[in-house]
Amino acid sequence: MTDDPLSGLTGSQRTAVAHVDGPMLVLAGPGSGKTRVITHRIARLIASGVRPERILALTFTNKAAEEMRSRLRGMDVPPGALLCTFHSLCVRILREFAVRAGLPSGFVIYDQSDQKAVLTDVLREEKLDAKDFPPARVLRQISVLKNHMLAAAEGASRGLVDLPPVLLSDVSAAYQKKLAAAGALDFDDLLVRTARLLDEDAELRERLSRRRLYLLVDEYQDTNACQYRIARSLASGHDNLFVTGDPDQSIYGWRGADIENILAFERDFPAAPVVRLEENFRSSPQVLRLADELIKANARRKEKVLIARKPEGRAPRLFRFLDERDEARGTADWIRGLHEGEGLDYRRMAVFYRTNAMSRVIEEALIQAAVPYQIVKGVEFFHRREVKDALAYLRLLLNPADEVSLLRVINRPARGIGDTTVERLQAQARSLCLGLGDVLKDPSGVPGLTPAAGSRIGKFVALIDDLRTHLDRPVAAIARDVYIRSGLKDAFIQEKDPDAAENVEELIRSAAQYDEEEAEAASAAEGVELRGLAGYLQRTALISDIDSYDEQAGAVSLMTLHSAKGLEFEAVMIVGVEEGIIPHARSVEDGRDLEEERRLLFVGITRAERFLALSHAISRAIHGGPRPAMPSSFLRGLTGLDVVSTVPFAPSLSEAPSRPFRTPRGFVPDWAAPKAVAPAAEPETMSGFRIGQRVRHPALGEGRIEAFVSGGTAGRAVIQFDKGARLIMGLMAAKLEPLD
DNA sequence: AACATCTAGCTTTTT
DNA sequence: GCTAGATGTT
Repeated sequence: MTDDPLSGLTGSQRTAVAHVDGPMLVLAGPGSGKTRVITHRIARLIASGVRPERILALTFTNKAAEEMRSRLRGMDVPPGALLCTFHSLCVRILREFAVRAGLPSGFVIYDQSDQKAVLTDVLREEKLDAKDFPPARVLRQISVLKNHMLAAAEGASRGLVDLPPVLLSDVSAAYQKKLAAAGALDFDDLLVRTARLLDEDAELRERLSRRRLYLLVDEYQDTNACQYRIARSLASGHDNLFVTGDPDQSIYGWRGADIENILAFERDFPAAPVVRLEENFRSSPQVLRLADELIKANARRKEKVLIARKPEGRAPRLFRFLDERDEARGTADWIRGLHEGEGLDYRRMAVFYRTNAMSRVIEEALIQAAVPYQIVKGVEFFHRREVKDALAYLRLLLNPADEVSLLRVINRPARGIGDTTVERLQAQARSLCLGLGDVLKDPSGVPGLTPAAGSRIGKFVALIDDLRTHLDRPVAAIARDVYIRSGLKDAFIQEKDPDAAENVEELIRSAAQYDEEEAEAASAAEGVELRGLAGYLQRTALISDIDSYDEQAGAVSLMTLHSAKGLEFEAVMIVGVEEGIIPHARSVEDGRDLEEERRLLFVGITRAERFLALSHAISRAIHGGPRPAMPSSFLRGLTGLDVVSTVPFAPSLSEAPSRPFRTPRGFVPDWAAPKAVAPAAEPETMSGFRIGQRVRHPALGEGRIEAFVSGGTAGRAVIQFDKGARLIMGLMAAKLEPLD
């Protein structure tokens, strides 16, 4: 090691880095060199004689862990310290001590869509109508309970869940039973089971806490009840718990993260010194002033000043646009302007938005403007239908008990085993208390099953058995075999779906890359690492959005505000700073923490080094149609914004609502009307309406249909209303009533 | 009984 | 603007 880990640090950074034994809390404002403090402290511990194997640093994303690893490498620190995410640590522990945890050692990890498949099945069996109990909502509540480690009744009395507790706990139990039968854990289970294991098994707790004598936890403000308990358990006995975080950047409350964990650290560890990192080496004073003004409105925080160490910059801008397309165009212009005028590299610029759905228009505008971009959304790929299908085959090969995967592939591509047949098989499995796989192997006794269906099932079982014979080969070889012999490849050719084919081939390439990495790492193998197919599947399950972010890509980055945490860019544009978006309408309705929404904007703003722009539009298409939009209430009272308006009649900033503003359903004022009108060569009639017909709209009154617009899946009409508005609106969504 | 087409309903954020 | 279920067709 060449560098002294203490050189080139500020006073408070130095205090943190030099800390050795006992607990410590580092309150690190944005851009204050937190990652640097963590890596330098690890380097220093090792330099002072601590064995690297005794150090464990926990992060929330693989990206953050990788970043720290590479910095340590750059400092020539000897390897051996474990830097990983909470989730992957849990997987390691649960695999190593599977027996004690009461788990099959080869357990699989179910993602959201797998969970939904299981739950839909449960709801059907319990005869609960999916209309009254939307699977997504039920899952959400099950997840909330797990993350708080509470039973349904307790959760309900604390107002965390609103489904009937008895029902919730029944459904939840049935859901867990199914997971167990499939040898599967969901994301939350990884944490819950580990926390519980460490709680209950004192011997193991002691063993593990002695194995890693120095524990560091990053983003401590985002820990939930499970993670908190895991951290406490792992630090038990030595209390060498070094946590870093910033209450102002806590944005995962909805995932069970409890800001109290960091706010109350000093109560948990009265002896713990607290270090504040308040010097900001990232952003211009203008950016910081804005961030500070914004976050001051929050009550639940630890007062912290942001001291700018960067030179003066430009005033942050506030753009106001007519609608989301104007906004996207304006965003592209702004980015090009900075690239061409200021010579900024595209890779140093980013666009943030609240919801993923908002990325599409921006993407289109950037294509139009010939600006290279990358959307940071890694999981997307692994969630594509065709990719999930291929993965389901692989999972089924490895784990015959995995019914979610079995049901997914049994008729994909179509092989004549339809819903009715599958239902009969499931009924048989239930009545004999067997797994679906067992019934499949011998379907002769299934009532109502036709011989033709029986033989198709036989062929399917033979296919799977055959594919299962050489699972010790390279993963890419197995995947390629599956792709071809399952018939997926031919199906894509027949359906003329080259995108699907390309995606599965990409999956095979990713498997090949995994094979290669594994071959390289063969010597450095640690006992608990899964290898081969199982290892590959585990990795694909734990991948996150931000993991796909490539700073070398030479392209503007597009991502959600949540994904933006921990990153920095020279120029940042935050779009859709509107009431209902930031803060999101959903979070307002839920009566949840408005302060968290404000922190989200704070996180976005503080990513910017020199150029920052926010924008809002006065009309935005949500669920298809345009809706009026008001500037976010968070903008009220902010000073120093350079307002650039392209709409003369927009509501002024002081008119921004001070309270949540809800758009009346179906109401569209005329200023929100699209400017362009449909081309003439469109159909004469649509969904029972015809051109020239008079119609009534619940909010806009009477009008006349002028033209139809096709495209997309739902038909839309151009309607001239008597009151003056002229709109393009979805025929179904608008609830139009024909008058003649 | 499987397959093709249509339509209603909905979408926060993610490990 | 999409996708999962519902509906219709072979």
